[in-house]
Amino acid sequence: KKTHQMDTKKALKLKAMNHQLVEGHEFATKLQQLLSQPGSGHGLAEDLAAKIVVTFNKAISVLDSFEPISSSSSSLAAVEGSQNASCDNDGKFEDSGDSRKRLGPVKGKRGCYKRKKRAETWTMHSTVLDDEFSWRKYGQKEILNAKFPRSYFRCTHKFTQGCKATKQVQKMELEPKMFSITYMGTHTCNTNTATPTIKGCDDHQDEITMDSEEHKSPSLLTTSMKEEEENHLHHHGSSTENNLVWQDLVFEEDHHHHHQAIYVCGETSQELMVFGAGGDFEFSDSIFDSCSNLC
DNA sequence: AAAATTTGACCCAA
DNA sequence: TTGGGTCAAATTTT
Repeated sequence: KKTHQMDTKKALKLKAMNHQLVEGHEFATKLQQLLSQPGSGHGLAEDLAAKIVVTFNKAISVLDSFEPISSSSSSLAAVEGSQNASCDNDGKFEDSGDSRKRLGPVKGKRGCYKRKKRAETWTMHSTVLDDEFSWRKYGQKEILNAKFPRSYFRCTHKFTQGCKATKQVQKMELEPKMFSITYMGTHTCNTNTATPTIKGCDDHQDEITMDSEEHKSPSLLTTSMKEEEENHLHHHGSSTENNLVWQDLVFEEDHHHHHQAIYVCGETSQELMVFGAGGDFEFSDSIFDSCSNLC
């Protein structure tokens, strides 16, 4: 009984938190839209807005990964699973989404490759290509009826840490300054490996202030993208605490809000594609720890 | 030398 | 068969 009550309580808190995040996301998205209006030349602000949106997306998805089967409430649905024949072979390891192996004697069991587990998927539009994770490009494809190719990235730590997160990036036809970025799966890797920024709570000594624009591009770019990415300074330093600070800022102003996010949450199976994933994604508590530290 | 990218081949689902 | 996601050898970058 008691446990159940606790769970309920927890669930409520999670839900409240989720609500705040969703709201924050909407604000950030709105801001992003405003800033991307043709007239304004707020490159920096745009970048920041995009980062904020990304941050909210991630926070929401993390939270959703915790959400028990109860009402999902947030934008990320979930489950529906059922299928997934699971032809023995236990899985767990080794089934990280890519299992193609050519030369082999081939399919001993035909049906076994269909690992249609679903990973959380969300796509957003942004002028910014980098986020706090490190990615490795592993492919690029021309897409039918699309002007620009799509590039494929996987987490750098896929093999060292078994992180299953991937993302796809494609320049948008209209508004070529923007990219459509689809994230698939949440990171299970040690983020601090990728993001060396940590520190105490003194926060913002952001290198954001300096707007010299002679940065070399990161590495998330497509060949065709490279040509015209130049005006984007990207700085980094986004760390957990920074994100939290931003969240606070956003939460404080609490008035008018519209709903219409630029990003789209959904499941892979539908319009996008299927993506294999072994077990469920589980997240470290570090995020929550840092959260409780700061809040 | 190691790590990242490029790019055509390969493979699967529709 | 075709479109699109992934592999992996070659190549480039760090």
